[in-house]
Amino acid sequence: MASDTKRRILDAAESLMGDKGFTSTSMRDITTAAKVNLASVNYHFGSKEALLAAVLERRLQPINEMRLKLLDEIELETTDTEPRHHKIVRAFLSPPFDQQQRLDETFLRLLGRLHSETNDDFRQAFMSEYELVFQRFAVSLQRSLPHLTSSNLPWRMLFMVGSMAFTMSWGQSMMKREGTDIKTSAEVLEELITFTCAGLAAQEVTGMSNPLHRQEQEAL
Amino acid sequence: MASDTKRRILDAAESLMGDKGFTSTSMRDITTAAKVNLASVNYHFGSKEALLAAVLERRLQPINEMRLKLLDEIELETTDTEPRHHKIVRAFLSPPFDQQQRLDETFLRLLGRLHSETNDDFRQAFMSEYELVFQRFAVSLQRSLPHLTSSNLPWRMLFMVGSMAFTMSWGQSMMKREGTDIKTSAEVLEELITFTCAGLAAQEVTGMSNPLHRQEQEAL
DNA sequence: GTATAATTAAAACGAACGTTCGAATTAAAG
DNA sequence: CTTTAATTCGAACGTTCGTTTTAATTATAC
Repeated sequence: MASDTKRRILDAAESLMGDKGFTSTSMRDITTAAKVNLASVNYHFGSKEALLAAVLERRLQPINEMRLKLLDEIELETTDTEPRHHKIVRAFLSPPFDQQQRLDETFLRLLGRLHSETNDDFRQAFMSEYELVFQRFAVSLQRSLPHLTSSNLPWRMLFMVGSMAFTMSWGQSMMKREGTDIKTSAEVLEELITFTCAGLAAQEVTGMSNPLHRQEQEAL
Repeated sequence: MASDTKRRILDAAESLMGDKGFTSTSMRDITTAAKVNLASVNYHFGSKEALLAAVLERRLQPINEMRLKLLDEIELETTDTEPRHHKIVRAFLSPPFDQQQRLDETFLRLLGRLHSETNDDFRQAFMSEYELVFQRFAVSLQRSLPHLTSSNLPWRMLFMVGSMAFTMSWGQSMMKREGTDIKTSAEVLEELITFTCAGLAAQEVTGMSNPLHRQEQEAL
């Protein structure tokens, strides 16, 4: 019954930080919700920031492992039943929404929020393990979509992550709206994959109203 | 020289909140950077939250007005030189990146951050004016993309906003990376429009690996 | 059993927070 | 000029924050 305290703290922190954000969640909020003593967070984790790191690692590591495992499997396949980049996108997007991960909605919201965190130290820590995953998927996608260039592929992947993160933040609010037919996260995931695949594979537009094709554009 | 103080406070608040977030930015941070007295924020704006509202309104109102103006113009056009939904998407996405708005990078980061804010009161306030814009663009997009349904259109628009917000948060970091060819926000905007248009217009996928087509899926 | 380590508990620490208040100063109006 | 309103200023308010400390309690080893 020793580290039951640690798990209770992690659960409470994940839930509260997902609701209110990191800085707006106090240690007293967490320890009260977890029904543990205030000092036990510092005893078990060292600091509030270290607690957040622990919350993230518990969830993010299995997700990123699953992503890489799925990508490995795809790259071993010799025959394709559907466009390969569809499979790659699915390998990247599905793990966070996979309920096998016992991933409840509060963590998704926390994750979505963290994706917009711009504190440099924080971004560095959050991205350290993410970077490897991002890089491997970039290589794989580049092979499947040869018309993409090294200058636009990173941006399109950024857009993909943005759509995903936003869905994490807002998905629950959307699903609760009246008149919404899509009610399960699996259905949302399919929509997200459809959207992302089309966006990634898109050919450059050469429409008349594109200002870059009308004049040299000076910009920010 | 009266309300020079107000402007200086707004500028400092916008910059600092964009960097560190709302709760992590103190009134003392703001008043120090703005070189005004600590009490002047409460004197001129009433509270810290009201200050944030003022920061938002100053920027967001012109942006949303521009969006609606551009949409009005599109809907009056009778001939189309490019797919209509391309124009609509451009009308939505371009105003925040338009430097005519004197929109510096710090506000973009703040805006991107706020899009992930899940505090209910906050989300309500932020969305109140946004909702109207969102609704009008939904109607217009539905007309241009009749194969979309009332169940998936809102989700795809969510994905669009997510890509946009994420670009606001991360665009500056991305552009500073070595080896990136895309260096102006106008170019990023074009990439974002290309990606979003393709995603919005995408046909449903019926691939074999789509688990929804293999079995009934139980989900979160 | 006793000794030793690990954990929980209660209380307090100094620092930082948003806000308020009365006096001092500046601007506007007569 | 004098009077009045608007603004700026320094200082303090009470609260909450993350963390630390010391003692009590519980689990583990011998």
